[in-house]
Amino acid sequence: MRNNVHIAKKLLKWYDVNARNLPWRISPIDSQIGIKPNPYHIWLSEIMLQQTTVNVVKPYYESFISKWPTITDIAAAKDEEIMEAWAGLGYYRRARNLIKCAKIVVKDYKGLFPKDEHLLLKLPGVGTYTSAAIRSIGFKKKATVIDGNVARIISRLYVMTKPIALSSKEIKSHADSLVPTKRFGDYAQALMDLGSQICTPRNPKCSNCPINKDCKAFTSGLSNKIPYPVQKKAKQVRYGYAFVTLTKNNNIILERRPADGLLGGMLCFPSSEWRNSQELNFDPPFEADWHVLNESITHVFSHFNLQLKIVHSRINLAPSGYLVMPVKNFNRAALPSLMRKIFDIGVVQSLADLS
DNA sequence: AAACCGGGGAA
DNA sequence: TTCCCAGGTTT
Repeated sequence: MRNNVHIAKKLLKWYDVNARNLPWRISPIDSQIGIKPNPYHIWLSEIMLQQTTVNVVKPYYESFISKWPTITDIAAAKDEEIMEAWAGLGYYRRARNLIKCAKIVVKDYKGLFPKDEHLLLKLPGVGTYTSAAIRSIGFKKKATVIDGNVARIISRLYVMTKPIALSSKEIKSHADSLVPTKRFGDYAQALMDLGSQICTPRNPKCSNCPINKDCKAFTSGLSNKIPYPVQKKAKQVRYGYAFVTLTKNNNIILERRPADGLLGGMLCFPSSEWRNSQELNFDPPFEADWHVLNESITHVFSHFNLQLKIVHSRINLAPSGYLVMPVKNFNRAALPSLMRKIFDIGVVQSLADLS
């Protein structure tokens, strides 16, 4: 394969001028004068950034660093505190793996991330991408970082005529061949910045691209046709009831979902089974004088849409087996977004009925 | 290889 | 609306 060094050089030169300023990032100038990244910061940001956009992550990242300045603090925190701080960010398995990973790093590695790829890959929540990101950005080691940006850039550079998911081996070999001999972290971040600012999924800004002359998609006018999309399955709708209950003392009734599966480990209102059919059995979790509200909420998950009718009741005494929390001072932000919608309708309406 | 797993922002 | 995002894990 022909020497690609000139491509990395152009990217790094572009990055020196166009690097985004991000809370977890060491700027190219600071990096050059020897300021070292904090692998804990890099790990935390990378976990949060999995399938999640930069601007959504920023406030969560700042909040975590402020609450838990070191990985030892994460490992020592209560699980519920971490889950509450993660609420709203989605993909909650990431938070559960974050906790597991922090405990392993503290126990087995004295609180310092290993640099070895093989050891990193054994950590929960750390796969090929995150391992390479920690190694290159966190430790300035050589590693091939391939995320959605890199895959898209490479598929265009070489005009790959199959969807990205079917070209992973080819993308990996090209990506390997493009990695420079130094500035591994800056190079990885340069690719991400190029992907987010120039080589965007739709309408890439090829005229501003520092490597457009090296890009086969650009030189052949195919930039907007690559990468080829994958066929998508139509989303189904699931239906159910969500049960909002206030006790006489204005406590709300919640439960914590099991650790595995959808919204695992999160606080939730009790709900019925979610079925593909609108023919629902009204099957409340406990005895009460239930009122079905006119309102329902809709929510979009990655693989299905959900529509829940909201039901509420007032009871004297909380049934056992549930979490009972004063609605006054309740931190709405502790709920995943779906449950926030239910809270906003069900609890507000229940309180209004009192007056 | 494909499904599962949230939520939001850009176009 | 549609798309897809600094993916990992399980099936």
